[in-house]
Order: sequence, then structure tokens, then C-alpha cells
Amino acid sequence: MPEPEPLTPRLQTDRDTWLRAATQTLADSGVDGVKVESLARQLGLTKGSFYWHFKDRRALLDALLEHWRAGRIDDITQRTQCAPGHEIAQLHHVIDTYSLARNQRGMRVELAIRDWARHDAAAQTVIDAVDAVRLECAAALFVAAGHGADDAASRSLLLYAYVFGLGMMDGEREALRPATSRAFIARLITGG
Amino acid sequence: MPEPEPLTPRLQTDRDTWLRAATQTLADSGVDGVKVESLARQLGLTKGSFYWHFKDRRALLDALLEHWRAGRIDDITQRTQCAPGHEIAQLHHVIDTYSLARNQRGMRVELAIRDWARHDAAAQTVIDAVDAVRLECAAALFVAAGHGADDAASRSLLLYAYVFGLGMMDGEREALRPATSRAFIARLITGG
DNA sequence: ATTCAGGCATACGGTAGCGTACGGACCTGG
DNA sequence: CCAGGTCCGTACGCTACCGTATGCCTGAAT
Repeated sequence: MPEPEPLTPRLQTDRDTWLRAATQTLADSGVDGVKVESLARQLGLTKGSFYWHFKDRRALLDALLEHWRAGRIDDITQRTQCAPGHEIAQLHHVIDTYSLARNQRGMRVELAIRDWARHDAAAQTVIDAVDAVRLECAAALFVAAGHGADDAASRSLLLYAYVFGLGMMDGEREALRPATSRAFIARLITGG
Repeated sequence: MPEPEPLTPRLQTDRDTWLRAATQTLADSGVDGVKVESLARQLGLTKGSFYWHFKDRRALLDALLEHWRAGRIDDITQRTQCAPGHEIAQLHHVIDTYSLARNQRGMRVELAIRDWARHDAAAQTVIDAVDAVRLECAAALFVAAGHGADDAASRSLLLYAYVFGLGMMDGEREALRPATSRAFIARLITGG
């Protein structure tokens, strides 16, 4: 008789090892740098392992996208919840979180996926979904802070375009800029 | 005795054919899509032609970078010259020019090079040089419009980060957004 | 102890791309 | 007419990568 446990416990572990290495390589070298044999060498394994866990390279990339999508949507929904009256402060926190070097790795993954999305429909779909949720969440904060719906939508777009544009222009050097400049820009965006 | 003309006139024409095709492919598929044999097929030529005009693939990429650098620096220095008193209007024009879909191709080239710069030192050097000139030019306009030096630098950074971030997020859909929203954001950036 | 599936290695064929060697067509000056 | 340079095609070897086939090893269930 078949056992009631449908999934072996350790089965996902090694699969996730491949996923983590792939994410790291994606951040470092872009999607074209994510190669099966290259990852295998890096992990001290061979393709035999990879093709046991994944149907093919595309399956790895799709798993990567899905994992990123879920993580980003979780992240933004949590990060945009706050007590009434603190919406502008929370928006400043969002700006800092995204633009500061502290999660430079997350920014590199994001930029790699955005570039990937320019030639890949699946990646573009994920980007669109994440962007939509982010814009909606930020706009809700602006509305709660007293801005009109159109203003809120425009400011949200400015916020994210600035943050990701900064990540693209500045890269790692952002942290060197004076905090007063960052605060000045954040005030321009939030109107606070 | 050697002739005084150092360069044959038509020599650059076919070389530029390769450069144009490479730029187009760069915009469409990123730097990894720029392949010698692929370009040759696209042009109805063979590698024999390519390796006569260029030492290797890297030489093509370097020529691409240099051409882009010169063009962008020319463009921004021209676009930021204006009569006194019209600085803010000129800045609005810069924002529109960069963010509107009208030069979507230029934006795709720019995004491809920015992505390329994340793994290539030569591309990064070019990006840095272009960014420096752009920020300087825009900041000069802000200063001429009456802003302080720090404000001007911050607003310039916000301007370009927004514009390129928008190009990355929105891609081709930017033109669909209402003009009132674009104008609202431009006023937030320029303070006009 | 035997069986069996999970997990991985080895080995292979196939493709795409880089760079080189070489040859040939064409034009131009002497 | 021919010598040399320009411009390009053909053919080759090499490497990196993808995906498949297949076999080995190990631990757990019976």
C-alpha cells in the first residue's frame, strides 16, 4: 500500500541547491550565464544530477522565475503594511530598502531578470505581475497619506522607476552618496 | 612616395554596415546576441568579410561602444543648450525626449549596454563617462534655473534614474500613459 | 540478503559559435 | 599586361554547451 507521505523530505534540498547556484549566476552574469555544465562544475556535480532534478534548462529558468515572483510579491506586501499615519515614513523606508546597497544582490537579480524579460515572454509576464503589485501597494500608501488617486499612481511610478534606474546607473556606488541627497530625493518623490 | 591621403574614402562604409547590424542586434537581443556568424547570415555575407574589417569579435564590440559614447555625449551637450530663462522648459524637453516612445530604439540600445556593463569593464567605463557628462549637463541647467548645487545634483540624478528606470519598467507601453501623469512627474523632478 | 528507487557519474552525438588559412575575384596604377 | 592591394568566400579545427543513454552506488523496505 502506498505511503501517505507524497513527498520525500530531502527531495527538494538538492533541487534548491541548483536553484540557489542558478540565482547567484543569474545575478552575476545574466541569464545567458546560467548554463547547465557551468553550474555543474561550480557545484562539483555533473549534468547527470541536473537532468534528474530538471527536465531541461528551461525548467530551471521557469523555477527561478516562479521563486522570484513569489518572493517579491510576499516582500512588497509585507513592506507596505503600516500603522495609519505613518504612510510617508513607510514609503521612505521602501525607497531606502530598495536603493541602498544593503540588498545589492537583490538588485542585481532584479536587473538581470528585467533584462531577460526583454527577450523572454515568461520573464516579462513575471515582471509585469510583480510591477503591478508593487505599484498598487505603493499607490495605496500614497492614497492613505492623502494624495489623490492620479497623484498616487504617478508618484508610485516615479518611485520605482527612480529606484531601479538608480540601481542600473549607480550599481554599488549608491551607498557613497550623502544621506542628505538621498533624503532630498525621497522627499521630492513622496511630497513629504 | 606614399600618398598624403591616409584613409581610403569607402573603407569605412562596409565596416559601418557591420556596426549598424551589430547595433540593431544589440538592441534586440543584448550583447550575447551579437555573434559573428549570425550577423554574417543576416547581412548575406560570411565571416571572411567580418575578419577583414575587424580583428575579432571584441574589436566589433569596442567599436560599438566608442561609437555610442561619442554619439551620446554629442547628443546631450546639444540638447542641454538653451537660451537663458528657458532652463526648466529645456529640462522638460529632455525628460520627454528620453522617456517617450519616439526613440524607443535608442532606449533599447542604452539598456542593452547598461546590462552589458554589469559584466564588462570597457562597457562600464563608457557608461560612467556618458553618465558623468549627462549629470553635469542637467545639473548645470538646474543651477541656471536657480537651484543650489546640491539640489541640482540630486535632481539630475533623480531625472536620469527615473528616465532609465521607466524605460526598463515600461518599455514600449510608456506612450500609453496619460500626458498629465508625465507632466506631473516632470514637475516633481524639476520643481517647476 | 534481495530488491528497488533515488541520486549521481560517464560517455556520446549533435549544434553553434570563434578564429585561422587560404584562395579567388576585382580594381587600380605603372 | 601584370603586380599588388581590397574585399570576400570556403573550408577547417577547436571549444562550449545541450540533451540522452546508461550504468554505478547507496540506503531503505521487505
